[in-house]
Amino acid sequence: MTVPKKKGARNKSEILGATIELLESINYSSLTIEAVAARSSVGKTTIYRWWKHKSDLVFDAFIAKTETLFEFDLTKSTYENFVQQLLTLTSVLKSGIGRAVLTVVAEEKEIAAKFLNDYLTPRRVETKKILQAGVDKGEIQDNFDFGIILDMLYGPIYFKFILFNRIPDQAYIESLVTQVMKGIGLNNPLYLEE
Amino acid sequence: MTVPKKKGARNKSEILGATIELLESINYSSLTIEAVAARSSVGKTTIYRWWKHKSDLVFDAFIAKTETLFEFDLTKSTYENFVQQLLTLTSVLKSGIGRAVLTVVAEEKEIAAKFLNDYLTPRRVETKKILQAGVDKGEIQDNFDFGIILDMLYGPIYFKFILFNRIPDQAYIESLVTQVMKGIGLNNPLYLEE
Amino acid sequence: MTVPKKKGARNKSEILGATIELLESINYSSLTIEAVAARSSVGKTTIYRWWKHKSDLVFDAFIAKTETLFEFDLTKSTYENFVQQLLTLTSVLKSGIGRAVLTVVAEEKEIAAKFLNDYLTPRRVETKKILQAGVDKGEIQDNFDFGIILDMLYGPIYFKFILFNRIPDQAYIESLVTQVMKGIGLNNPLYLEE
Amino acid sequence: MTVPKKKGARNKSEILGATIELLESINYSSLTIEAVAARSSVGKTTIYRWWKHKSDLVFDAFIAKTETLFEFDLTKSTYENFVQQLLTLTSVLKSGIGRAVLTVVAEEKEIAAKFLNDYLTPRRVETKKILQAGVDKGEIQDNFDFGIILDMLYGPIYFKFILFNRIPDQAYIESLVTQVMKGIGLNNPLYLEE
DNA sequence: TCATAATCGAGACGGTACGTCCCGTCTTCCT
DNA sequence: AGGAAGACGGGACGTACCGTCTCGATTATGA
Repeated sequence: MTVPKKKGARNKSEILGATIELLESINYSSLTIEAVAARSSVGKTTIYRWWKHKSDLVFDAFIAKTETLFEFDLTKSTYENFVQQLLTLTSVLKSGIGRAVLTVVAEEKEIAAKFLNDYLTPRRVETKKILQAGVDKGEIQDNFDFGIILDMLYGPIYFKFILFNRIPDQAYIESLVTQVMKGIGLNNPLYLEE
Repeated sequence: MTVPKKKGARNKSEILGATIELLESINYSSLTIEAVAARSSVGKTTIYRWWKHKSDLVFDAFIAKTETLFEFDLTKSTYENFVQQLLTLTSVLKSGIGRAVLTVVAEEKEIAAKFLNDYLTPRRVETKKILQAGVDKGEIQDNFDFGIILDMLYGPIYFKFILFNRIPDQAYIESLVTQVMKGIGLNNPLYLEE
Repeated sequence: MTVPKKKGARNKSEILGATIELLESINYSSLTIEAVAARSSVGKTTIYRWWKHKSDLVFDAFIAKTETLFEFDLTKSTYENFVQQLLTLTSVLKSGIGRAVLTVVAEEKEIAAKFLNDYLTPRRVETKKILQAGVDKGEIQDNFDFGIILDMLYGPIYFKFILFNRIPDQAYIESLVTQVMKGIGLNNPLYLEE
Repeated sequence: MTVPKKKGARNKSEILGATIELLESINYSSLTIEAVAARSSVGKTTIYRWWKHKSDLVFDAFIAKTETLFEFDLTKSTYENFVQQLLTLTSVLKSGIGRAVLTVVAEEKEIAAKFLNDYLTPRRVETKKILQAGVDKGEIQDNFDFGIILDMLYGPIYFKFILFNRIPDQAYIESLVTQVMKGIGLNNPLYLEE
């Protein structure tokens, strides 16, 4: 049973929905507040009441769309978890709102900071647990910088997407994770010798 | 003796210069053609004669600024060459025009394609030579995907810059290159020493 | 003993008061219902309950302010009564609400009609009694159009006020009344000769 | 042969024309700059480039409409000239732009001052010549205040128009002029005949 | 050497969206 | 239950730039 929302909340989610929909067909800078207002049958004032800038609106729309994604399963192997995470990431990036939020983040440092704190860092904390679990299970070494490993995993995905305009496919992701794990895995010949 | 440029060429470089200067203090979307025209003492018409969109102008300004960078030295080690390359990259990103061009690339697929073809791919071809030289010198293995290795090197730099708003420092870069090379290195002295 | 007003009536006069006060410092078109509501500590709804338009509100405020003025004294001479009436008129016009109501009247025919019926005509009826008393006392002739004489007395006052932005002073008023009476007085040489 | 106007001037007169036309069917405060722009097929910017406020635009439109009116003929009698002048005035007031400009003048002191200096005073100077000619021809006395006489002639017209919403007809005007001249006339045939 | 054309700056132009103000209505919550 | 408080859809405001378009003034050449 859906709890009936108040007017305010209902409007808010309609506005975010309209934003997401519009961004499927146009890019961020072509998105106008007036179009969002029209599509969500709302006055411009209502939008400006809650979001000071277009970038805030887009950011919130992104959060609304992605808030339930990116869970992981500690019973699976480190490798499988990473592959799963990166696949989920590509599905997010694929959407119009995904590209839009990256555009904003690339341009506005304030939004970048918000994106980092509200979105990236919490997920990064969780993701480190995958690594830690891997260490605990004896799958991987423990003498490396977690941060750099994560950057080596996530960086290439964003890199391919933004600069190559290419959504990495499963094969790429598997190769990437494999390659990264070569550098930290216990089965790395380099270390097995030690 | 400086070769006297024709009016057209002189104007063109003044416009590109003005664009670069303006982007040091404002961001891409705040950059207006009118401001560029005013700062370079040129009519708007003159700018539109050569560049159809603001994004083209910014892209050309970026190319103008970076065309002489990114050479490398085959006599140095693979490791040193990569560190050098990534350091040069960070110095480019640091500038206003660097961030601006990334903003455009993140948003406009056409510019992203142009950036890829005119800028990234040529450099990538060159960079692969570093890897190949490393293989030839016996520093690294030869059974891996060059593309993924490059993504693991460059991806994290762009990733840190765009999403974390942080220019990686030398220490980070050295750790990164070291970590990547762990995945592809032979038991060469550099790594065996660890 | 002051009769305690009901809530409604108390609110009503506070709203009219706020309207009058605001119009001392701003002009009619800058007056907003929201400002009136704020100043009289009342919800906008309450104002709209009683007045359909801003113009109605201003009109009522004007009536409230002027309802006790403009009495005259039949024991004085015709001349003195007219001078007194015109002086009173100038004091009304001088106030912000005075100018405001004229603005409305100049623009909205409905308000002009209301102003005529509820305000001007009753006073005009009274004023004609001054003229009639003058005739009865033998001060002035009886063969003229009362309407035109009143227009010649009042018209110039409004005319000076609206078009010249000047409040006629006592000297002007005395000259005016004198000049008008020349045309109807028994002491008019033109008629004495008859 | 009509001299071809430049773009600027052509636009300007189209805008003034659109303003006049719109004011025939709506009142001043309902007139929007956007509607004027739309009707004259012009961008809002173009209107704002030349007129800072709506009131300035309306004032200029009024001037444009009336600049050729109000000439008089010294060979005719004082009486005839005045009747003619007042009839012309009523025809101006009758139009939408006439009422609109009075609305503005009633509300905005700056426009009132401009109206006075640019429009009323020049005409008043001319009109005084009618009076002076009357004195010279021996039709009227010379011992009165010209200003008050003019106020007694023009005031009632504006007064009737603004407050009674009534355009004085020829009969009214003739009565008015007759009555005013009674106060200043010599025993000339025109009046002795009565 | 000069007229004749090409080029360019300046900025007016029609237009779109901005972010704000206030309208008049509607909803919520407190007294 | 009534009213203040204020959210709401809406319309116009006045502004900033867009990309196009005249318009002279300035070059710059080739007759």
